[in-house]
Amino acid sequence: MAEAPQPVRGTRDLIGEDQRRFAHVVDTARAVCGLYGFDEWQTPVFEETRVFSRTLGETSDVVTKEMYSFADRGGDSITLRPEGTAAICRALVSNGLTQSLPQKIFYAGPMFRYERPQKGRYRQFHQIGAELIGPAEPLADAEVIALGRDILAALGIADATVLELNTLGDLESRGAWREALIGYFREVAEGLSEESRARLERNPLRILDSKAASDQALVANAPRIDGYLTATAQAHWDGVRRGLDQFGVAYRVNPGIVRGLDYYSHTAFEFVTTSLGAQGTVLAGGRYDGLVAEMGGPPTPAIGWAGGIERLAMLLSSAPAQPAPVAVVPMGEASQAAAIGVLQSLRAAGLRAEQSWRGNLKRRMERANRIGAGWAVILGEDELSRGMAQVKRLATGEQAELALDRIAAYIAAQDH
RNA sequence: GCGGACGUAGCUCAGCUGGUAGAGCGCCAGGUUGUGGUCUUGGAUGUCGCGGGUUCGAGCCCCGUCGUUCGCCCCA
Repeated sequence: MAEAPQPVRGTRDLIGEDQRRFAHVVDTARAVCGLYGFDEWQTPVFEETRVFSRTLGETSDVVTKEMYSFADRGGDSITLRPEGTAAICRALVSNGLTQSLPQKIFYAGPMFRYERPQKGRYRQFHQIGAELIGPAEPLADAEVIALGRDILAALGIADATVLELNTLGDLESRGAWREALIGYFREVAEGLSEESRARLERNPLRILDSKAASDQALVANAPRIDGYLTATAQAHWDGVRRGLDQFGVAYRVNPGIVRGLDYYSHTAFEFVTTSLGAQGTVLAGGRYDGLVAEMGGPPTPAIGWAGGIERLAMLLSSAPAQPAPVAVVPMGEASQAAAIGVLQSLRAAGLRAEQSWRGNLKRRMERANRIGAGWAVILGEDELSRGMAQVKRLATGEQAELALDRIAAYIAAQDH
């Protein structure tokens, strides 16, 4: 035997139960987004590299070491998208839709990051996402967060997650706060972990969500954004929290939520769980008022989030069961034609129906059992000569003889 | 990029202080040539991840390598 190929590191096949869970997450999210008036977009899985390098922040890890970038045959630098929002903004601008706001967008699809895989983290992973582009009102933030909450609720996992909320302020607030943080952490730098000392130069906000125990005490006494909010930033922050109360969304303010991508301002939030090891963030986002302009469009406020489908699927207690099929069991060549007629009549009636291709009656019944069939339709020559067949309910073993053209209606009626 | 754990049958795993592989499940066939799920009898399946080393002898010890997994970083 030739050596069998394995899937590339960090990728995996979705088969059976895995695929049903995955599809259930996407289907549920799509349906709930529809209720909120969001329309689905599809954008390419790869883009010009600058779509991401320009917008995610030159120092972010996603850009500096995680992008799948390559030169195509024409020499252009292409990148497999590491996230969805930048691509959506590019599509908005490319299609001239900045003229017709607001846009309410749902998307789902694969994303790619070159990372070390671990629980709930893959190199090809999948996200659902929602973006509301146009409104600057704090109520828009609240509605988009409520949408996320409703999807988690529809999946039955809202109770397994907590919404953590923070504000990063507007540019002015954030700049002043950042300076204060740098000043403070420089004073106490000896006490910081090695990693946080590196962050001090690169991305000081990230020190706030450090997991290192030695940093926790220092972080607790660090300057808080509250003291640096401008009047407009404060008003937005107040408005978001009021809106969440009106939507009935519970949250916990967490000053440590800073988000990893540079384009966020004002609202930042994460739905987190404790049951997925180190990868607790399940659905997260924030406001990104500067991103559309960076993509070459007019200044346009926007807010959105992305959710990890693999992580959401892992939280599901089970995938929705598929309906039990009807197994059609012909006995010999003579009954094959009749079997096809019965199969098609079952399918026309909306029933899942299959037949097996080979084997004696016993073998075919075993197969019917193995595929989880609820019914078997057995086509024997004696009955066929009278235009009849045996219809067996496999759970109970009850069996009845029915006319061929009545079978589909009979089973459809019994199934509910 | 860094650290820990683990790689034995299709799956889950056992395998003693080194003596050239085992169970359960699944699969195949029979008991039952027109009836599955239970029961019962029998059967097949392995380059023990890969390469090297030590040894009379390696699944077991040593080195390397690849892969998986958990964590760090980062993120969904």
